[in-house]
Amino acid sequence: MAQKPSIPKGTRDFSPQEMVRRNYIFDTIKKVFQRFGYLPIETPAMENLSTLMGKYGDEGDKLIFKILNSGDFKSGVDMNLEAKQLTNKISEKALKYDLTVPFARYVVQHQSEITFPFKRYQIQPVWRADRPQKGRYREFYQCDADVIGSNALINEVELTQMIDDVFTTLKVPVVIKINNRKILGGIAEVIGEKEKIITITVAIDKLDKIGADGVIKELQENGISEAAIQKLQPLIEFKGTILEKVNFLKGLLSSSEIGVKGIEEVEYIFKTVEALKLNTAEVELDITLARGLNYYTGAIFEVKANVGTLSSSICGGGRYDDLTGIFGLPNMSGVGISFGADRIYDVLNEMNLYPESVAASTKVLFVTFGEAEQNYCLPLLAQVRKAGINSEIYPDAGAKMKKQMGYADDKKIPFVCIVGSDEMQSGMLTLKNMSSGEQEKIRIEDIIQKLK
RNA sequence: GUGGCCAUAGUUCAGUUGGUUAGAAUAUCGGUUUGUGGUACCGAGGGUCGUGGGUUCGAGCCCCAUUGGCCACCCCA
Repeated sequence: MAQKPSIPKGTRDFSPQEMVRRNYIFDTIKKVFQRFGYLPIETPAMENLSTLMGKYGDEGDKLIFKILNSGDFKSGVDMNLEAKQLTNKISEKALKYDLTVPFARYVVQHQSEITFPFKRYQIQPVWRADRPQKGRYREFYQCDADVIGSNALINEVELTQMIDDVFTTLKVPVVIKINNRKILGGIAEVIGEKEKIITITVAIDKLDKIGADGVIKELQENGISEAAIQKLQPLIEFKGTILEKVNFLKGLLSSSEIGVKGIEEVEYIFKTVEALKLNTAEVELDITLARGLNYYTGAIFEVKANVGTLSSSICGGGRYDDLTGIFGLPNMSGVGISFGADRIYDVLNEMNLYPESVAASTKVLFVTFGEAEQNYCLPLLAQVRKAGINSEIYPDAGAKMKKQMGYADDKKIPFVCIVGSDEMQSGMLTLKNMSSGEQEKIRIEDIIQKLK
């Protein structure tokens, strides 16, 4: 037997049923993006390697899928070079790792054509050479909405509303966790470890996984002073409402200019969101939230489903004050969010949250007994289709009824129109409702009326 | 990059202390039923047991290697 064909690790095929469900998610997200005034763009699957390298940290660089140069890629190259240097010699393109960096590149490249603030959305696959596991794929879709060229916090508020709108429509209960990089900076400053902000935030981020003791241990191991840890401790253990947290932080960070700024921002966002009222999503101020530290400078968002077994985030985002600076366009502030369509799909699947209408496509199947009947049906079929009704005819003339009915049953087609010699003579077609089993003699015009 | 678990039909799995033609369910196709699907009954096809090596008279089962999958860490959508 020949080797069974397969696809690369961490990638998936999607069946018709899966595609219908995925499109439902994409459509929902797209509609919300458009409702808030975001317009679509697309960028290539591959970027120049130099565009991507160094934007996601050392870990990220390793996870970028590099594309081997075409032709004799080893010509004139010293193959004994270190892996990292060799990569740059034999690869100059790579699959995109996210949508934000290509977007930044797009903005810089097309800056003279763009009116700012620029609100764009982008729904495309990205690739990461990660080791796959639950909710983690090597090829997956991100659905990004970003606004660039505006410092206003109203953007953060609107993004929160968009998250709420999407998950309300999809009927997924979620909690939106919000933090601010400036608060994290303020904390590091206040405890006298300003330089080690990344170490500190990465450790605090693990709080709900390894507990307060674990966090303290990790801080010690990473050379954070005892004095600093002691100052940090009440903060780690603080519990309360958003307002209580804000007030607590105000006291704690009063000596840090950046910290105070961060609290002000967060306070504005929460107060405005609360005044406007969300539909179903919960919001939470989570100072342990530390993500995308390589470029976020202000607000940080993360969304988790309140149902199901998937513990990783299904949406994330934040503000970056200078993402385009690295491509030569400084002082361009942006804020955005990214929905993980594949993880959302997993949650909806697990919870069985698809509306009925997501299943059916074809409304009616013409069932015939031979070529004469088929020929009779073809103009009727055209008529039905012209009326905008999804319909099909069983293509093989003379196939057994059992076969044709089974086809309709399998495709969950709600109606079949049976045409034999009687029907051809009288023009009264037999329309059968597949779920109730009832059938009636009816004219084609009435079928169209009924199914429209 | 580190660690754990697993690998038998398209799919989900059984397979006794190692023993002769590797089973079931489900799916597919056909029949009972040539103008009526979902149910029922009958039948068929489909496997060099992930791959390579070793131990043994004999390996789906034991040993080694390798590849792939799932899960956790790291990181992230």
